[in-house]
Amino acid sequence: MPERVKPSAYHHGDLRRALLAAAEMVLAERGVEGFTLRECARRAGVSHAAPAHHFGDVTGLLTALAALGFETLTGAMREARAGVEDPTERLRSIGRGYVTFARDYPERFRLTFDWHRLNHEDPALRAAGGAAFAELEMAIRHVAGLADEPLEGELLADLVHAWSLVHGFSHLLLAGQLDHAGTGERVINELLEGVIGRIRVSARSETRGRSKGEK
Amino acid sequence: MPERVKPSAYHHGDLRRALLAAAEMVLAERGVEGFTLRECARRAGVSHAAPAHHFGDVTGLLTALAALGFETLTGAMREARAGVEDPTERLRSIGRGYVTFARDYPERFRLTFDWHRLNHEDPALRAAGGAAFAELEMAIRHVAGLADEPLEGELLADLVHAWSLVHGFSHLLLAGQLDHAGTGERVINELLEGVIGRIRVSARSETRGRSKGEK
DNA sequence: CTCCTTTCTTGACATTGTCAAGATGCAGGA
DNA sequence: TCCTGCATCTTGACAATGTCAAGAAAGGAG
Repeated sequence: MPERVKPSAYHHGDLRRALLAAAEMVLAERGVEGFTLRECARRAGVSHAAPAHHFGDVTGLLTALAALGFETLTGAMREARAGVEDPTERLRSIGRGYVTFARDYPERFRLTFDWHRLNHEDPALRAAGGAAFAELEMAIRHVAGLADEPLEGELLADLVHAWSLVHGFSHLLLAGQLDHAGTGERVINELLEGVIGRIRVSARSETRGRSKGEK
Repeated sequence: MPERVKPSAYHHGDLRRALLAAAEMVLAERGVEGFTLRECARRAGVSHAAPAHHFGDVTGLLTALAALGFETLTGAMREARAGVEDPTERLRSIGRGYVTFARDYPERFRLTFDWHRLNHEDPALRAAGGAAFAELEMAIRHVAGLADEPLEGELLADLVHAWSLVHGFSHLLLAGQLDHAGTGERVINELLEGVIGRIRVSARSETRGRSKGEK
């Protein structure tokens, strides 16, 4: 059990960060189901009631953790699309980044979409979730050549299609539903490429459609 | 609080079924997160330790509940495809049935895919899950005209694509991610049709491909 | 009728989340 | 430098939970 880094029992100095670090460990090891506030407090070296000052309750801590999870997701998508110029390939790279995040941090992935446990009014969660969503939205708009139109109609349909695909694939993978006899990493990667390869955007700006005849 | 239907406190007679019925209510009202064994026992009118004899522990009860959930899912898919002859339309109808199940029974849906809480060795869960999976598999094979080939390659890719789509859509819907200002039932239905409309099967039997020229 | 098995009840224990009271430390102002 | 108010923690308590053990009661077979 790690010792308290500061001698002051009544003023840690950076307890919020220490609790978040402990919380990430507990989440990674035990999943959302096994996550407890007291275990986080133990690992941070404080009493069971100390987290309340910083997070309110267990929902507050999980919400903060989910915001961090969204930030990691955004980072994974940005890293995946780095250096990719073709709009459709960029969108597909972002899709791969999404699934990579789910595979690399399965418990974070599950937490970020565990609707019932989180406080959706939380500004940090909203901002982080919005940023992740914006990555996907910008990529779709880039392919469609529709930077300013409202997100509706075919554009929205394209986004929901792409998001459903990568989200569904991630979720089925984590739920063990893609595991079959002989299903190894290679088969999973092939299945992923099969799914990513079907990401399409049908919405188009009229200018792009006419001048290039890309119909 | 319902009274015990039989006077014998030490022999209910049909406690397993009564506990499952109570469990369905608790799950529907409180979700997986708020589900407790003691609350199920209370509603069934027995002591807190009575469920142990029938289910072992809370995982056992949730596993039995998940098996029922898969049965409901299978029923929803079968009902959705009833009377639909065209293979591709039948597959799409099954996809709609999948999403309908998620919308009608959100907590059951979430439970059936809550990997960490369930006992995957349970024969009833395996059978029920297998039957649900078989509905999707048979529909894909029907479109492809591939009744006997091993489930691999393009056939498997088609299945994973279709499943990822409907599963991802369901999950995003339940996670509140498709909720935006003005997003009502009609928009959700349009988005669903947009997703369902993109379900395609590219695997084909050679006989079908050649004799009919359906490429 | 007896005995064994099944099916429950009661009680206990450890752990959890949350709340309240109070102790301690920090920082700002006089 | 001292005082005061606020922030930040500790300690303790309570209710609820899951699980286990011991034992009571009911059913069924011989």
